[in-house]
Amino acid sequence: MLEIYNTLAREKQEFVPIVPGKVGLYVCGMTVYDYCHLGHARVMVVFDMAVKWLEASGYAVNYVRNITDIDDKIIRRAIENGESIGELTARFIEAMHEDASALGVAPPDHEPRATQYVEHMISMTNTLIAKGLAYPAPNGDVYYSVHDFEGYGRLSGKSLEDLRAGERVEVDPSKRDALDFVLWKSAKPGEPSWDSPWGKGRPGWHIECSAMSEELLGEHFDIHGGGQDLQFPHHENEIAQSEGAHGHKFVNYWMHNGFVRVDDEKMSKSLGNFFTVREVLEKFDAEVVRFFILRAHYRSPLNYSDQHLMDAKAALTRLYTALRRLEVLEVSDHSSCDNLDWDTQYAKRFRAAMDDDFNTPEAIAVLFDMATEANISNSVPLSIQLRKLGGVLGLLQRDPRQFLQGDSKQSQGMSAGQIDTLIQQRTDARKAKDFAESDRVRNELLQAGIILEDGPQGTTWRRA
RNA sequence: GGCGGGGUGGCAGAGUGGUCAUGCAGCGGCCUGCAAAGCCGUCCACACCGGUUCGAUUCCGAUCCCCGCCUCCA
Repeated sequence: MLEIYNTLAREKQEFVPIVPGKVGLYVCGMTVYDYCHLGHARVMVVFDMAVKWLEASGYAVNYVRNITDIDDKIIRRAIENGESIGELTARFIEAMHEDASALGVAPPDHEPRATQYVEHMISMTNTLIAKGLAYPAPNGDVYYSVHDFEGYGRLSGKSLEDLRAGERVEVDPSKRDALDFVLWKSAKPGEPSWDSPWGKGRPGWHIECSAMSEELLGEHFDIHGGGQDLQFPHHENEIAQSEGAHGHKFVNYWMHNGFVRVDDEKMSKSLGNFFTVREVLEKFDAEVVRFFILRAHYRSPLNYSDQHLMDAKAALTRLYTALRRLEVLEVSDHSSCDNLDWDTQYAKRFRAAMDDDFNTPEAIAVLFDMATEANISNSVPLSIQLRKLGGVLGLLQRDPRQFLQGDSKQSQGMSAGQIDTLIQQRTDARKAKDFAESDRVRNELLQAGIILEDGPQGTTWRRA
């Protein structure tokens, strides 16, 4: 039985889908004006893991992850770059797909773009006006009237009074209430715009998710996710919009993942302390990055540093080393766990961990216990199960040798051929009991970052 | 200021009212020509002060400190 920590309830709750066997999941994705940083990677990996677990649990998941392809920052960046908005967003959407794919993140079932749903946003805004929850202002903007939506602040645990006390921005005179947020922005000269009942303009940020989730998942669906920083105001405003427009419950379970940090501070664009996914992938294997993310619970903060990535690499190396020992090289299907035996003690522990609010650190600990036993017993079935359970997390699906020896085209050290030649030289020296020469060759390889391991079947190697 | 989340062994990171997290690192051993890998053993914890309890790292209260949201942000 799966339990999910529901931000709305501030506690773990048993997951009960609206329609038995099915899950509707919406996750707020990227605003595409720059490369993904590690924070974005975390959202993608975490919800990819959640989808994989839901599927392994027998649910048919309808996963929607949107793309914001129109907003102030995009407009500004396009002007700075001297390119069109379409060129800019197409470029970064493609980059995002490359990053996601590298990290083993499966594409969502739907990836709607805001610009494709402007009609829906206009009609939803109209509905909100008709219901007295929104109003057009003299400046051509349309605002949501926060005061008129009962329960505003429930998700973020804030009251209107608290919010007012903490106001840090100057009040826009066209708003009736300082906390009202924009549904529709009137176009400034030169900006991209759409026709609407309130003149030319473009949608505000929050309305897109309300409109697109309704189109693709319906007015009421199971799980809505995103980074913790979206809890307020973005998700709070989505609730106000969707529940205001529909007159009933919007989402049953809200999931928020914790931040990636650098030196104990949130990694963010505004602080400028971010690392892009592609920067990190130049230094570290993508599976190591995925492992690093999944090694912490999704709601905990995750501190980034090279040292922590190196630790993650060492840990993942242990798992792959265990797999290599047993020569379990056949590649299994990533998504399928058809012939995974869930009745073993290990699988039960794994399941219990994952059912407990996606406790991946605990699930990974089970993997290590399996590796230890596999190393002792040399049990091939156990090793296969280790690989399959790893596969549920999107890990351990590669040929162990490929992981341990690295991709020859991306490593700038010795080629496999050179290494083999030196190993043969050393083997000959060892046969002749010339250990001085043998150790010299081994040291030469070590200098090149190659570690040798002598085994019953001969000498194998891996990259440090 | 308001609201929320935390402080676990050298590092990372789970968890629990009373014998094990897990990984890396350290130490001792086995194995090895020597290593590496692996195995066995082992050291190092639960911010601080009170309270509840037969017993608290785990529950309650106070204190200190950190982080996040309240503004675009995953």
